Amino acid sequence: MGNRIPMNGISNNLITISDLSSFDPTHILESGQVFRYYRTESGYKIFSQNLFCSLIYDNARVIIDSNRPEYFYNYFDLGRDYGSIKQKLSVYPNLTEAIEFGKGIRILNQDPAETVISFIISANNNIPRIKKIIERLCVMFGEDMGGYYAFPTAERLAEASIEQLREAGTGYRAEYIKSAALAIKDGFLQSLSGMDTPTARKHLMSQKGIGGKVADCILLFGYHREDVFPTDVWISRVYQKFFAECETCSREQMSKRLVGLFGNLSGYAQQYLFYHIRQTQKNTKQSKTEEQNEQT
DNA sequence: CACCAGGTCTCTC
DNA sequence: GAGAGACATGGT
Repeated sequence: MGNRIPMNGISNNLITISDLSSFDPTHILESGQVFRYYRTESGYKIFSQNLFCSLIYDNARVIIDSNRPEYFYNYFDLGRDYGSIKQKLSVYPNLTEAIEFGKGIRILNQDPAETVISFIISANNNIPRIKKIIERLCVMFGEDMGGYYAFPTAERLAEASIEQLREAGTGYRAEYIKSAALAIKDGFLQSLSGMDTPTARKHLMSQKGIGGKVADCILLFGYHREDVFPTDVWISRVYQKFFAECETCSREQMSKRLVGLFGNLSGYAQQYLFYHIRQTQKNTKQSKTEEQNEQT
């Protein structure tokens, strides 16, 4: 029993998702893989490249409304059976809680160039600020689509001056963005799809501002490479807790061992674990500050 | 005013 | 290669 969403669920620019067992907009969007989304009264609005869609909660269903339904069918990875993925991952006891917590997660198929720029910005940064910076880049350099701005093309970003890029709040990452945009414009990403994952990873890491973790995010979210395990501070904590207490392990080592363990399920395992730890930690932080506020 | 944020770069041993 | 520091910026 799978839970792929059939293509025939599309009509009149609407994709209707009736089986929500592996589709939860909040799980998908708040799992740190994407930055251009906004809450609305009825759901979410999500932007990708020069397109957007609306997610609308409709009783026990979710409707995706866009003028490019076939694009967003692929964007939301609707052809994939996440029930089967979760079943395979359920053999790992350390994952069961995280999978239950984020059961509606899916890995989006995002534009590669957009993920390159977005995750260069993500390094040593926090998610609210990442979102703001990307938003400013869209306003400053993205095409005016009439009511919203597209994500800037690599060509346009390559033309931008370092000063302009800094005005968007990118800080020291401005030169990384410019250099990456120039490389993409010159075909840096074209050879990538033919490479195996380790080669593609090294290729990405040849760009300034792209280390192992950012490269893994690009491969997972932009190319749907499943055999990567982006390892940041949060995953590092999970690793210490669930897999091995190792004070001297580098994140690079952890990532390698986790890919060795999870293989082609690595990307999925990572998302469930990341969403779980980050949301629960966020809540404890909130309740702590709330306690402090009550006391004062 | 320190410290932190989905790390990465550079310099040194 | 492994280990320290620096790094723009904005929020607490």
